[in-house]
Amino acid sequence: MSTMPRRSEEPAYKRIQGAIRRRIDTGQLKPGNMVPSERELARIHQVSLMTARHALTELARDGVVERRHGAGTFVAPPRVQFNKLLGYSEQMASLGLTAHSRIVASTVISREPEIAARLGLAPTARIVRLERVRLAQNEPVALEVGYWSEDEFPDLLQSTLDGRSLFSALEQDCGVSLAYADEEIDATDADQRMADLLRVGKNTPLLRIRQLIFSTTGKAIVYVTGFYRSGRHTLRIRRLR
Amino acid sequence: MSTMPRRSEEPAYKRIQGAIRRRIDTGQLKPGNMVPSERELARIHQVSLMTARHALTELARDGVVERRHGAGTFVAPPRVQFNKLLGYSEQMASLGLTAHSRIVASTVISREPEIAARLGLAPTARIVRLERVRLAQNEPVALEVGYWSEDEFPDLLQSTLDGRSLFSALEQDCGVSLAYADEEIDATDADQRMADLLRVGKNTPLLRIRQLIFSTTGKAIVYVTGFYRSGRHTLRIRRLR
DNA sequence: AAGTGGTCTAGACCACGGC
DNA sequence: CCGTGGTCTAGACCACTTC
Repeated sequence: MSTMPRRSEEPAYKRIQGAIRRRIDTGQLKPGNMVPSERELARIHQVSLMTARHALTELARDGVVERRHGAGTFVAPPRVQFNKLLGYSEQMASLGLTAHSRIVASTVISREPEIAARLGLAPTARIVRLERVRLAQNEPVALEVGYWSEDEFPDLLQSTLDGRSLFSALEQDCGVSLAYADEEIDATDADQRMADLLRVGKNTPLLRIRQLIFSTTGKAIVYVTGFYRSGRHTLRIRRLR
Repeated sequence: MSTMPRRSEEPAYKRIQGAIRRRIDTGQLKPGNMVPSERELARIHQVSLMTARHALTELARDGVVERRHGAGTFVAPPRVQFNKLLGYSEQMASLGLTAHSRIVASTVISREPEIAARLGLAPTARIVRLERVRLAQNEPVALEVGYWSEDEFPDLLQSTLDGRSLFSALEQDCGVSLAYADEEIDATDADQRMADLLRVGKNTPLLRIRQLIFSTTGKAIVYVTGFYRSGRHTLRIRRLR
């Protein structure tokens, strides 16, 4: 038999993975169920053992299945993602809450060297500043200020003003694929302006989260400073040893 | 040629990995340097291409090397661990600071159903409570209260009273291997007692971190509530999309 | 064009798990 | 015992990068 059956098509091991993933997605295979063995997959898909093996090994690396020596390959239990980067709307949705935002201010600034530096821009670069109050169940929970380069994302402001979420506007309209965010978290208290916007007393403790969001290319895209009402917002993270 | 050269020895691909890791550890290979190609490794170690390939593929999965199609395999830049679970002493050491602790109180309690529940213990279980002020450069930065089962770790209190860090006492004396911690973070303000202990004004905002630390077996080991002086302590995390 | 990693074959024996 | 995954061979052609 020759080596590869066809040219420039999807690799065989990916087709096998796709077939298995589909059966998991449709519920045909449930967590704990056994996935066909290497030999069985090789026979079904008409490939060599090494190819079937490669398909399963990669699925195991991605956490889709678990392999048990001598026993078989099984659908992995769904794993909750920890420390996942979510936009505000996504976060609320994951908690089953309805999210709203009220735009407090939107301007273009050009003399904020510290913010420009964080975004990797020239000190006098034109930067869009969008200030929003975040609400859940019509109660204000946070004040968030986002900054990004006007040059690089000229349409982003209009998209968000139209009610699109910042994350979806970036990922779908601007074609940016977000990768991760580095966050600095500490506590402060509300000044008079924040207190009014969040409808709390002055000097109420607030959780401050400053996040710098990066794309898959490692470029800083957006800088966000958020002030969260204590009690209304708890940050949950997992740390690994 | 036969299949495997010898019985019950280290697999060939692991020997190859070991050889490469050693060259990286000793500085003989530095980040960005090219690792021998699959064909070269196969020749050097007298194995088939697939075996050499397996060795490199796994090293890439572990982040030790990076593979670039058509170009070669290269030593990966050292990756900083994010969201790493560290004890207080370890944290300070990683910042180049000297850490001290002052024990405020150490008692055994037995009527704290909420804490017992978090630790997965019976509501009336005997629980050790250790309250400490954490200092850096002789300045108080945090108030931490730790809880654990007296039954399961009867000697842990004495170890920590002797000046051992909680983490090292657990891992070395008690033979527990810690795996991860789930943390809840929010903001509060200091009551009079905290204010006195941390030498700040009353109502100063504090970062509150409640962490439940788990062993590799998935069992809750210690519950820690910490109050951190704002400005003196910033939490840094990375979230992935 | 030369060298690299990516995909693939058609088998082999070994180690482990469950019946 | 049989079936499973784990390790391994001795090659092949393809796709990509670098020159």
